[in-house]
Amino acid sequence: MSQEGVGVNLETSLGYLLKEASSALRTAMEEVLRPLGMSVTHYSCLELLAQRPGLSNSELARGAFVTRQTMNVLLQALERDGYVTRPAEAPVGKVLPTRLTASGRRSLQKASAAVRSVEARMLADLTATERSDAFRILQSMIHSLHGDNEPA
Amino acid sequence: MSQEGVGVNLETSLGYLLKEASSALRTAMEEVLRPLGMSVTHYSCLELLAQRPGLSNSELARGAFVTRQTMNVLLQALERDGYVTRPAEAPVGKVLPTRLTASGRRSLQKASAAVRSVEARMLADLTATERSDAFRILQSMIHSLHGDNEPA
DNA sequence: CAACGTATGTCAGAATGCTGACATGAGTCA
DNA sequence: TGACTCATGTCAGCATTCTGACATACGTTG
Repeated sequence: MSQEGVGVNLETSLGYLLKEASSALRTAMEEVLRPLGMSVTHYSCLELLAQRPGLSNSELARGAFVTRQTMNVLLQALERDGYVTRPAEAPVGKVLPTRLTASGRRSLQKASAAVRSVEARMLADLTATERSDAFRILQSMIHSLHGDNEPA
Repeated sequence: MSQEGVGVNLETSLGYLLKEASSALRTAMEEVLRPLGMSVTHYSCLELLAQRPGLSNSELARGAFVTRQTMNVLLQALERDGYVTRPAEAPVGKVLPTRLTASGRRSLQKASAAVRSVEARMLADLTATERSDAFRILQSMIHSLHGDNEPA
């Protein structure tokens, strides 16, 4: 298990570290959500709907960082299992606003508490300053990656 | 778009922001690697081998944050296409040390340059201090998520 | 030495997410 | 009005990754 060697910029790469942190977060979330019979995307969808009722399939997809096709499959399962409802007819255009049912809200409560505890554990050793630094830095990274600063 | 926060407030959640940043990074990497006919995991594997020659399948899997089964599938493809080599017999135990071929090294060069440019873009608006802050903070998050501080 | 726990490589099947494609509805512009 | 562009919902097929399982090899412990 020696990792000596050749320059290893994996050890100093912020990109690699970001991926590692994200992977650790996802694994930790999966661990606490599995006993509740819920996947991370599953949870993300319900959480989005709790905070922004009436989101469409495409909006949910963007919020959960998956394609709208993937979200569509998930929504059909959630609808079949009674966690969300969508009108049979679109009130306007083709957009179907989705809402949580009482069952969905109940199911989300436990999951949300579990996820909050994971996030709290992640931030346990960070000061308030470090947390706000992290917030600002991550936002800058996202902004730059999206190319929002290329004017021409 | 009102966000009444009963659960995890997505607008202020560092977990959500971490996922967003990681997603943006992955998308940006996919964009530059696609013209080279290479996926992110594909690239990760080659980069790991370049920096730590002789890694085993399981070690590569841990380094790329996938299961060893997934990495095994990838390695078989890379071996078939002549990018890596593994001995037919394990020198010791069952561990098969993997190495890049000349072709694999060539293929990696372009990909590595492309990925470096993505990482540079991600960090473009950050000062040196912010970068070292990010490094330390991400490491703390990873450490805490892995539960390395729960002694009992 | 024998038993046990752990780590590895690998095969098979299932779950998950993606790309491609199509039809539909809304907005824009001439 | 008609043509064009764009976003949406959805179906189908494919790719990727995962979980489950098994045999094998090493280290430790009795």
